[in-house]
Amino acid sequence: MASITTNSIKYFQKGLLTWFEINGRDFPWRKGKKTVYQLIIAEILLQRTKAETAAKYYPIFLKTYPNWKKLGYAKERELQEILKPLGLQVQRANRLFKLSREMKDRKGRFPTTRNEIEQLPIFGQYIANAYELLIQNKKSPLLDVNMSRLLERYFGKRNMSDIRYDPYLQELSYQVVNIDNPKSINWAILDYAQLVCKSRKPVCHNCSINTGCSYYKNNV
DNA sequence: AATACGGGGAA
DNA sequence: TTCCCAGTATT
Repeated sequence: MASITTNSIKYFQKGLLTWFEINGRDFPWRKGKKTVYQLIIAEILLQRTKAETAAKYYPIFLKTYPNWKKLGYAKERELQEILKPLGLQVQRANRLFKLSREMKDRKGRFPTTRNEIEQLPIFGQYIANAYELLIQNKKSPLLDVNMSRLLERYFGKRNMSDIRYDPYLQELSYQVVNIDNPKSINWAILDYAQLVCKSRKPVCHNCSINTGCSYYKNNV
């Protein structure tokens, strides 16, 4: 198992950022100036959904529902329909509908504290982190299945089954994204996990940081 | 801690 | 056909 030291984390970050400059992916929610609404919708579409699939339906969703006001007019059934190709449409539409109601009551203004944000419908730990990172510019991790896999392969496995309650992954993820440009390192990690450190057949021979990776040392 | 939700796309 | 996906809420 790779020891987790300041130096090993710096090496990990440097390797990923270098790779990211050349190989980083390009998604509609990453480029240009986005409204808070547009960023939140992207994160909702991305839940348990491949980024490419979400990217495909993102423009359609935004064209139909461009802002909180328009979303506020949508019926739950209509949201189900537009979310159908993404899957999880019944639950997702229900929660998004609740959020639209909540935002109507709040006149489009989000709360500012972490605790209040996490109380919003469809806002779990992941989206709350995304909100902090993308909108409040905090050094918060997009700790999803991708980042978890990469961190676990490189630094060692978690203890708990659920990412959100595993203290090891929680602390490690915050350490890893604690740099001046937290968006870059977050996106670098997600892209690397998707393209190189893949869930099924990780491309270890093309991995530029494999010498520090505990999975590589033990398996290849 | 386990489970339901889910269609699309790749292997 | 199977596996996996920028999770969340309920039990």
